[in-house]
Amino acid sequence: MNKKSTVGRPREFDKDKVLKIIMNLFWENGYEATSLSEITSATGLKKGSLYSAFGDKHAMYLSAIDHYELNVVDSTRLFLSFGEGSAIFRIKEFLNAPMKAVGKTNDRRGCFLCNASSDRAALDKETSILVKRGFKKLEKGMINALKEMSPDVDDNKLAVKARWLLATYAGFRVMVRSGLSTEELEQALDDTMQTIEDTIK
Amino acid sequence: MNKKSTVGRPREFDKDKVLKIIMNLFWENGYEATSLSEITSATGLKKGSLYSAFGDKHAMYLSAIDHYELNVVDSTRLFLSFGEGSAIFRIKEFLNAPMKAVGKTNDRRGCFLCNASSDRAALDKETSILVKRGFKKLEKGMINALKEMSPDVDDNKLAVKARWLLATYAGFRVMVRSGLSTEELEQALDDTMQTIEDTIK
DNA sequence: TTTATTCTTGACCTATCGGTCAAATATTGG
DNA sequence: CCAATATTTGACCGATAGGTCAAGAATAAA
Repeated sequence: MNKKSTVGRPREFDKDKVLKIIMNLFWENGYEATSLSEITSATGLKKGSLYSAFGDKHAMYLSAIDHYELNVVDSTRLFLSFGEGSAIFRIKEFLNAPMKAVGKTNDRRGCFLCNASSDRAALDKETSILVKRGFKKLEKGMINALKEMSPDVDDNKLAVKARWLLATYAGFRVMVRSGLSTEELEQALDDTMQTIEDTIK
Repeated sequence: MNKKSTVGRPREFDKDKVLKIIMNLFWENGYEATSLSEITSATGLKKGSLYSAFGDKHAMYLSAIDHYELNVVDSTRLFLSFGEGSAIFRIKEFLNAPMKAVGKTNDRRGCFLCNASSDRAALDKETSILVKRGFKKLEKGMINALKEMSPDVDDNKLAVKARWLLATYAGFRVMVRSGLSTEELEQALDDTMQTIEDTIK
């Protein structure tokens, strides 16, 4: 996977670290509001280096989503599927992440997939594909957690339930980003969790 | 409210109709991806006219959200609160709107409040305020509908439930915009509705 | 040491961005 | 008709956008 070119001047930066910086810029500000000059100053690289490493701005954006999928979505899916604690605990952790991020580090960036969906997915097929793929992965993780809670319920029903939990998650992310009170949203989360426990058993 | 200036050359366009066009552009494409030249060509007006009528681009955006609040959010709130049909029917109509819009007119714009939240609310306090205000209005409508279903439950509990239904709504909007299958989302909606009926009574 | 290859750098490009303004035009009140 | 006022128009502005490229620098293979 890693192109280890043996010949020519070696790249002087860590592609992955730089991609992380780029991802954070797009995540925070969105596609159009992130300019090349912001990227160059945040990474300390010149345009030429960026372009030869990642391609144009659009390609950088897609790589950023990819990086998010690889470093955030995948581990979230793993946590939901096989993480420590009971399934219901993991689901709650997942749904609480949007509010927790605010409390801990005042991080209101929301979910990059959700942002990209509002931002570019309707205008740009490639973004749409990546966003959908990310959501599907989260859905898989949620299904696994639900299956652990209710092994006898058939898969289709679990998938349906997973989808609305995911919608709840996405909604929390969006509403947090707007600046709504996390306390109120946490109360809503508690109610959601109670509902899950009441209805799935 | 309407400034009926009696003196000077009269404005040759309907401010409200033009604002609707502007709103649709921002709604569809977001803030940064909507350029002044797109606005001029879509409205048929020159920059000077636009600026003297609405102010700069940022002011236009805020006016667009305002227009959305006045023409979409307010009537949605009214429908939820006092519309025809049972409360559960109205809630279902509301939550189904994201998917219905796709089926009817292939409209995947999503909810302007949700888009604005991902797009600008984290960067721009004025947008944040308008978005929050819009969400609060929808919440009020939802509370009214729930109250009709369960008059004995205390207001605080209803508000909490309203909030997670709103999050579900926002999540559906976001996921629809990403291009996810509306069929799957509609199944999720059915499950959500079933859950509401099971838990609120 | 030479050659081929790749990366870095900074100058440079065009297009478009949001925004301004003076002159022309259309209206009302006197 | 004449002033006062407000809108329309098109030319114009500087800044910045994304993107290119030639020359220099650093490496490996021959």
